[in-house]
Amino acid sequence: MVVCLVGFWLFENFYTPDTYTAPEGVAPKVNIPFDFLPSSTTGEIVQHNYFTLSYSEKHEQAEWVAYQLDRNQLTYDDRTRPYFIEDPQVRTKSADYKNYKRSGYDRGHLCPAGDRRFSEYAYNETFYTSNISPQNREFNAGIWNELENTVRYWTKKYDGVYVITAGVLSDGLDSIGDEDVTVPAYFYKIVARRDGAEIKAIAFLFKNKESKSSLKSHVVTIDKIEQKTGIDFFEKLPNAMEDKFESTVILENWKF
DNA sequence: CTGAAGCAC
DNA sequence: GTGCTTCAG
Repeated sequence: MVVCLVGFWLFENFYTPDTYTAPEGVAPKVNIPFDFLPSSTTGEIVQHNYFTLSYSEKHEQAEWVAYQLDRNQLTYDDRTRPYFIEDPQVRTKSADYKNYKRSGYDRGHLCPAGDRRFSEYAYNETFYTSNISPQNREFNAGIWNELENTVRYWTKKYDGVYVITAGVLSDGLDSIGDEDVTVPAYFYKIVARRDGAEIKAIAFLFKNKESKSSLKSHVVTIDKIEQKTGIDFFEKLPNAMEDKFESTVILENWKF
């Protein structure tokens, strides 16, 4: 019996895929447009087929994940959750999912699996651990989930948005697991859309814990997120345009 | 929707 | 290791 189990384990381990593959062949790269890419403080940018990220090896997670969400990508296909695996495109390998086991924290998606149900590959891709951060259970299932649902609503209403999101990474924070995955104290999300020649954007900042206050009360300027993260968002856009919408909060541009 | 955890194989 | 079921916010 023991021999059988060991043999079974070896067999399975040998054939365990280390990457997700597109069943339909080569999936297209549908990334966030160049104009919307933030700066990278780590220099390690990874482009997946349906999202782009900047990985921080020091903190064993992304400092940002950016993706475009189109109206026609919002489907309700039933998908089976795959296992979280290390991102083969991160040179140093992203964190092993076991760091999170019994840590008390969720493996919180940055690019939500719920936004990527239109294909099996797109869905599976969100389960690379480079797209995962330690999130408080009540935060993830609560106001963070509420914001993700709101982003899907805006996607339908405004015909597509761009999303940039992650935890705020810095020294001195708690960590979990053998690889010391940093537990962010804050999470941010920036949502932008085109409106003719204009860009409209809104930014949110949350503590990594349960919140019972409204989404609106968590709206901040993009400047504020830049101060906390050291990341330059929308650096590829003309300065005049960038300065204008990064320093102000205009709630009227977004229907809640 | 967002997830964890236990158990058989 | 995977597959399946059960459970919670």
